[in-house]
Amino acid sequence: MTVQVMIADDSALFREGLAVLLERAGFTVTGLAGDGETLAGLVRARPPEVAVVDIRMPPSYTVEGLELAIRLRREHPSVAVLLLSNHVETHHAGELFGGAPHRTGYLLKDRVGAPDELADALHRVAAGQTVLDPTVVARLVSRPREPGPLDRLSPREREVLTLVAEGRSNQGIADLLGLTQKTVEGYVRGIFGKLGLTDTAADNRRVLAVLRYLRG
Amino acid sequence: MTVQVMIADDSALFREGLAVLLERAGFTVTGLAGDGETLAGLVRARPPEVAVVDIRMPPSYTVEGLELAIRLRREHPSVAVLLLSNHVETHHAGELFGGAPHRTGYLLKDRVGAPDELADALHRVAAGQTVLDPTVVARLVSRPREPGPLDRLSPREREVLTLVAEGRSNQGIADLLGLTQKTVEGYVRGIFGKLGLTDTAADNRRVLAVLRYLRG
DNA sequence: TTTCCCTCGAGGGATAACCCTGGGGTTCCG
DNA sequence: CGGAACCCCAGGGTTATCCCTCGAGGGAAA
Repeated sequence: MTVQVMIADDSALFREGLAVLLERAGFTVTGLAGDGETLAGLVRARPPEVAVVDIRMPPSYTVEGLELAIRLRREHPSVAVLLLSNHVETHHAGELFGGAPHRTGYLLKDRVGAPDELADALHRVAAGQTVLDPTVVARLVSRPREPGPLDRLSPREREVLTLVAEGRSNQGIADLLGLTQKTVEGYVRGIFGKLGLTDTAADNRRVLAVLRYLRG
Repeated sequence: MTVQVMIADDSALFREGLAVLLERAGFTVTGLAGDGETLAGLVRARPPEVAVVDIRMPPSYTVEGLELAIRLRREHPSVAVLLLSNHVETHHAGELFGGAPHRTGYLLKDRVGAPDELADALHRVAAGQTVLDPTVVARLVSRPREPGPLDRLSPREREVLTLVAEGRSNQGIADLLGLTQKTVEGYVRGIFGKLGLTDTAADNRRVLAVLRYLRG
């Protein structure tokens, strides 16, 4: 008997192409969706054995697919989920693979060399295994990543830094947060210190802090 | 008789999926390639009627496909070229559509709602027409884009701004450019003026200028 | 409890970053 | 020959951004 599979991907072209490829590989495609909400409805109506889920989808175009995967895992534990993304999204990925990694997979579109590889991965997750791209594994095991200077900031300091990075003045930040300009100055000084920005005549620490913040 | 088509796309999954979709739509897929160079070789050996080319491909992952399209247009004028990209790359696109836009197309993967739309577009470019996504058209006609505030900067001002955006102080910039700190101040003031950054107590103009610069 | 960090504020001071005006020079264009 | 723009500099001023130190209050951990 064939394995039933559903697909969620915002690109109609990719979605349809994938459907045909999987049918050729012996799967039965029982549902196609362009966003997470639609797929959730399809799954609820007729749960397939495995769902292929893209991560970046409408409406948020950020980590919608990851949230959908977590939700499917909770509401329909029998449905295997294979995430298929362009990039590695480690941020919320740990949440998904931390608890029960069974029947779950995460592959990168660019690193799937042939349709057969995907078909094989689908069979494996449907059978209960966990399928991870080596790149994803590397990112997951290296988490929690060694704390960068930005992680050493206190919550309030981080809040101030985001406003600094929006181009606010110290006074403007004070008004927004209901603080004194003096207090904001203190936070800014603390931020510089924790970011390792020593006082030099050649550069502007405020801009440097903004750059560090923007670069992650 | 069926239309012969070749496909270049770095994603094997997308490439293969597209191939089966097109074959279902009545095309004959005579070649698949994962990068531009490979496709150029295939085209040289057995020129198809139309080539579907992704823009971001190895090895540069920038505008390889655009360069390939221009090259195909020159070396094999009889081969229609349909660019299929994720984003609009206006920068070198004008070069392609400026001269002879016949047998050329540019569609966005996300905006192709159904495989039939792509099939239709392929038939049209193979017939000599030009097929452009409305979004692409809008970008092309608005080029040269109305000069943004950044374009009004003088060369020297732009030079100063890039150094400001690297976190340099006025003195540091003066040292690097062999100027006086006073002169740099003058440029910075000019930059603020041209960027329309008026003096307000709520924000830091230097950071705002950096943000504008970074956002292109 | 002691200790530490976070939060918030203050006084007092240094200086970098800004404003203004004015002046030199060049090039290019009408 | 004017303008007009760019490039470069200077004097003299205001203020925001930084420095230092000191302190109060709270919560969390040792």
